[in-house]
Amino acid sequence: MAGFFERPVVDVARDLLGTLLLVDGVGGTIVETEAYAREDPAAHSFNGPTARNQAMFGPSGRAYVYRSYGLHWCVNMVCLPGSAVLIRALDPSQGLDTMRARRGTDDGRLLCRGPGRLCQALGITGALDGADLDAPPFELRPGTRPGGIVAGPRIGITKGVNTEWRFCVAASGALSRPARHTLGKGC
DNA sequence: GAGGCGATTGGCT
DNA sequence: GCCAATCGCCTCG
Repeated sequence: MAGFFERPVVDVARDLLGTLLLVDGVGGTIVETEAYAREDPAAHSFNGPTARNQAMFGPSGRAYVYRSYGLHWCVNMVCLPGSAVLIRALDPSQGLDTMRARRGTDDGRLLCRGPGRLCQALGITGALDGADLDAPPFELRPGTRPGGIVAGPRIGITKGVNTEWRFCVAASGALSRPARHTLGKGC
């Protein structure tokens, strides 16, 4: 995976779809991502380095984990300095029993649907902020790029709402929210 | 040192 | 569909 993250964050976000993401052998295939760039009012890095976002300015290929709304964890993959890809949903495939136990539900569709849910299912917390994605407990296994990739506006933000930097596999039943806009030819 | 707010989720109407 | 939960971080005084 060397060099994979040292590219424009939008390209990385799209190319991560179809990649298998595991933490201690538990996880699934990435089906939804969002890109956050350095000069991006919606990004945590917009106002420069702070205590929370320092991982975004560190080496590429690391995790940036932050707490959302005081109760949920969300995981990003750091690209070039100040840019990162938010992982919003997985199609769960490995360690289903572990994920069901952590999530406290038997509903397989809700295990990894949404950034907070997938972190709970995979056991991702602030302890993994800054961790190398190419070393245990993380494992990234590139797959073939799935068909039917769709781009649309990012979710849950108040700035940068017109930038269509959310990417998802339209046909997936594991999306946090339905896909809306279609991407042009070549994707 | 205090106040406001957020890249969300789950439960209730 | 609406709204509360919940707290670390950031900004301002």
